[in-house]
Amino acid sequence: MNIEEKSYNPNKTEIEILNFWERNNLYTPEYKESRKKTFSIPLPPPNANGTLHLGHVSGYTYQDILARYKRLKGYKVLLVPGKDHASIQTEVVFEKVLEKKGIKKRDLGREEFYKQCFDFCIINSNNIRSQEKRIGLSADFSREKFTLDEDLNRIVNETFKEMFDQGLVYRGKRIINWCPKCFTALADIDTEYEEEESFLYYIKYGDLIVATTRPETIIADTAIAVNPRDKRYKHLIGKVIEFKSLEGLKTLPVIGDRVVDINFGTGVLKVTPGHSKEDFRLGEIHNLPIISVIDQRGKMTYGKYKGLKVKEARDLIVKELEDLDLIKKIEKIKHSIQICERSKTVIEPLISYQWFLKTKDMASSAIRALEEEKIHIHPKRQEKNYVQWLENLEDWCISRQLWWGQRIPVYYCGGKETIISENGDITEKILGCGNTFVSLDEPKECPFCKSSKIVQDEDIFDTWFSSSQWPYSVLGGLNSKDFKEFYPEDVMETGRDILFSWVSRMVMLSLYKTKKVPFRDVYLHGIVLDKDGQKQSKSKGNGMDPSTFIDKFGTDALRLSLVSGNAADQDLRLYEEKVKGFRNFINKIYNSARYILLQTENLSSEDKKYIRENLGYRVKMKDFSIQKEQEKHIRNIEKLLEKFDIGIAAFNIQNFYHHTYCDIYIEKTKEYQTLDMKAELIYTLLQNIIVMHPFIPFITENIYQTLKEKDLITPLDTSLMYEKFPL
RNA sequence: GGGUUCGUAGCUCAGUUGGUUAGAGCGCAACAUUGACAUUGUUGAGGUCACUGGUUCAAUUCCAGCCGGACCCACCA
Repeated sequence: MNIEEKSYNPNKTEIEILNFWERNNLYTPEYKESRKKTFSIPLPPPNANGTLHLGHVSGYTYQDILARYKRLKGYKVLLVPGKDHASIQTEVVFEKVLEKKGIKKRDLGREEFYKQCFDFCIINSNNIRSQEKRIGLSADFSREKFTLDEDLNRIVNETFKEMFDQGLVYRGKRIINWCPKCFTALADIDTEYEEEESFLYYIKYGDLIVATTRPETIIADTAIAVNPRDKRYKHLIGKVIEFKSLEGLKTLPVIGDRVVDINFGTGVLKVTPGHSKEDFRLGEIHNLPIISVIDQRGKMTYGKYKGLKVKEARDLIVKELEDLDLIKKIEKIKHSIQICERSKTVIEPLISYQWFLKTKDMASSAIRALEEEKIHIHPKRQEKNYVQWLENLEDWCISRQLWWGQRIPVYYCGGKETIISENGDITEKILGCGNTFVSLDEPKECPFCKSSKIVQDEDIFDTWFSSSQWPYSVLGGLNSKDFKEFYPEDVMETGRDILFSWVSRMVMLSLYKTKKVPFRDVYLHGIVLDKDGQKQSKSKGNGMDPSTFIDKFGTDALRLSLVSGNAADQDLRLYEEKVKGFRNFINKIYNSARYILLQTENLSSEDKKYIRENLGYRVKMKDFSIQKEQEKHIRNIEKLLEKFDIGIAAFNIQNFYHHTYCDIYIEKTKEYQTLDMKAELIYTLLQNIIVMHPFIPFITENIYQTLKEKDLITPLDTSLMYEKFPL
């Protein structure tokens, strides 16, 4: 720092310090190769399809605070960075990029699309990386991974092969959320609900009246369901009813199940296992046949309706039912429909062949790991959510009908074909010798019949299947040097919104693959909201760019704004005035250091030597003890960080430095103009910048370098990063 | 329907196993200040700690209920 300058200029200084850190290679654990105790965090990889937002910066700040703290405590620290290919999200984003150039995905073809999308992600990753560096994230960028790197693909495929060999994955007929526009199966998490005005049709099934919003699926009914506690219909359970229908006389069995809501409609439900998730489940329990009448384009496949869109068919069928006098009444209702999160298209629940992972045993291992306290979640109350989610977990559909991702390494001898029988039942037939096999390298022939005619599965893995293997894949797999040294890792720090979709799956897959938990502590942070407490979103236009805050107020100020005073798990509002307040605090630190340096400016080299050799608490004040206050403060920060009260710790360093150290202590020292007092000022300043360094690395490093230049301290290392946290 | 969370000063939020006078920042008012800090200091105003009960010598804190806001999961025929 230049003590001629009366106020702090964060931008200029921060860039200089970043260059200094990078030049000296301080982020890599090898910098202190001999350290024994390790501390590592697999950094949640941001999606390589955009830029960093404040949520990322908030996460990175927590991670970096822990890393820098542990370095000061003598640990060998590794933060491993990465980027996620984010399969469906990126595919949609990149399709839009292509669209602007007038190019369609299918025109490019699978291979070329993949190649261009890869390049697109590399460009984004480079941008993201420079943003990550700019916020002072002390990650070892030489170890950075992308989830579609060759070695990571290999690890993912190996995992799948193990699962396949052990019979943990299977290709099954399941009902899935199908998006007719994106042409893919979607996880529940990739869908959302929307209120829609619609009609409820009361249709006669003989003497029974069924209320439905989807009359077009009547032809795929395979049962009628009622609640066994419903006195009106109880006696019908187990019977078969015969009634006049669209297709003439029809018979359907009546089943009893408690999911049927007695108070909805007439209390009678038509069961269509081929086109409704709940009905599919009923079909499984009651062993009902499955009939499909809608295809993947969202068009009818049945009889004379063939080729019609669902809504067109609905109108036609309603008209026919009316003509047959089968409709009792039509009611207007509001109900919510499931839509694709990306394309906003109405989801069509369809039967399809997908790859599934049996999760039951993995889920119970993941629960056990928590119960045996091998994993701790902060805040603790989230543990309940974790357990509950795992307890109710169903088999995981890990295949997606997309191009952007790892292609499933399954091969069919001679290919396969899907057969829809006359009654709409879907089956699949493997051609050739009828065998399916998994191969890590591209196979030349079928291992069973030696035929060279083999076809790879078209599908790719669900993006979470690869990201759930992040804790060990990011280290380079089970045989790598880093894995041996750093696994299990120490902390997973991530948004509380992905506790289920990501954290619990990482635990499951890591336990499966490595027999160990991936990390010991999970810290969950909340969401960064705007000034009015609204979630940032593109559609609302209230998104905030981290770089505007950094340019205006500096990184240290932004880092504090994102964590200070915030308890784990809690959402946080961010706005300019807040960041400005922290900028003022950073300037206060600058000026207090400047004041102390001014006190020592004209000292002789002997006096400076005296100061260097006599750092410590040297002056007894009448009514105040900085030693007592300072030691209490340091212990408190230590305690808070050890139990992951990071936001409270950040709040306390500010409170202490500003109101105890500056307002009380420094003011009092003005009465004691001795060399011992100066030595004590230097000493207490050094202690404070060490303690504050994890939170605000730039200003503290800046002061440290100045103390070094002025020969006022005997440094332990090139950088403040490797000083010792005071005992 | 199941679960989580919040309600404390005008605003944004803390309050660490129950314990004197409930705190900070911003804002507001007054005073000081050629000061290390046009980005500072001191002082002050402002709170029935959402509401109602209970446990206790003692409740913002624990329990039950209730009102109001946010969120997650499941379901919506």
